[in-house]
Amino acid sequence: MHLTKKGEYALRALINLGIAKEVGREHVSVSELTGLSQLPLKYVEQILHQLRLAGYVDTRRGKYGGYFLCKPMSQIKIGEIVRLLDGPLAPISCASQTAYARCSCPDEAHCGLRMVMVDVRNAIANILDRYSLADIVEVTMRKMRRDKIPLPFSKPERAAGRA
Amino acid sequence: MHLTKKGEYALRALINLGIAKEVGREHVSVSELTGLSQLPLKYVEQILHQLRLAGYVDTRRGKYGGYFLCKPMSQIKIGEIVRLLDGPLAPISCASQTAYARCSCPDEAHCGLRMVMVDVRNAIANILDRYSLADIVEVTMRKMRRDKIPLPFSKPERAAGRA
DNA sequence: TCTAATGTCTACTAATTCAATAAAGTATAT
DNA sequence: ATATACTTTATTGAATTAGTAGACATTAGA
Repeated sequence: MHLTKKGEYALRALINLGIAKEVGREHVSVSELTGLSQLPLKYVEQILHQLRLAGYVDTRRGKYGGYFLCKPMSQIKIGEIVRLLDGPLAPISCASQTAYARCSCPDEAHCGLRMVMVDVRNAIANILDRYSLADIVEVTMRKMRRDKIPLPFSKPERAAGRA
Repeated sequence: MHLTKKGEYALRALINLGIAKEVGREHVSVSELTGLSQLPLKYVEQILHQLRLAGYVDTRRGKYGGYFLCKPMSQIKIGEIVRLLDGPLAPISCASQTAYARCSCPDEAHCGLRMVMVDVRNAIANILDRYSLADIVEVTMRKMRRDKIPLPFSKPERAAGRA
């Protein structure tokens, strides 16, 4: 029942990009994104690349470039991201809705294991397909404000005031 | 969010041992247990060994020997088994109740990812720690009877009537 | 125009986990 | 005795996970 680092890093990156957007930052470099939690830069880069191909983020290249969300946060469901990076939500293939495949039991209709795992997959999907990135970003920012934690990305990378 | 073959085989074996017990079979050999679904015998043997060390099953050795449940089915929760064979239920270590460990975020109290994953872990645990082997065996057997599917292990291995 | 910062893309690899196999040994019913 | 079955430890092959490396393209600003 495990989320891989890949899925984890993807979600962390998206959440941070979401906060950045809310705070008015146009885009964020990978190094800034990974710096907060000391994540492996090149690995996260790969993951962001994948998110870009899937249409969740886009980039601006060159100096002072970076990544940014290119889809409304409310339309990015956590479940989609987990499926994209880590595969189906169901613990066992025969319980998957989006990637069904037979498994080893001889008779699915009378398989107790499948029955339980279908329940589990539905419970997971009910959470992950309901929560959107917008929900998470909102709650996170609210908590940070309440506890007076400074929001990340608050000050633009290049002393924006000037000019 | 994946259950490994190890966890899967363990649960299948326990469910089958549960049915066997209900049907009056004293014990079942590994080959009989794996035969139903063509599972790898030696691998399942290892898993049963582990279940034995953990006190869920016991064995009778020698000819006509085999495995049997040595704990009331109602006291075997599915969650315990999954944890034993596959590790914590939580998708991410910082969301685990039984095996908590810090993860990469700098501030857990304000981590959106953790928040979601705690929900997911609770949803999973609510199912797997509530269902017992007895529940699953009961439902499975009821369905099989309803649909007139012959129950496995119905006839004892050696023509028991004699003697 | 030059340079530093940044994303792009492909290839490679190290580590870990998963899934299984092998084999020599022990116990027991008949 | 002997066939059947569990016991135990070692080994291995395959897949997945998690990352590294490096050459290249693009852009901002001095």
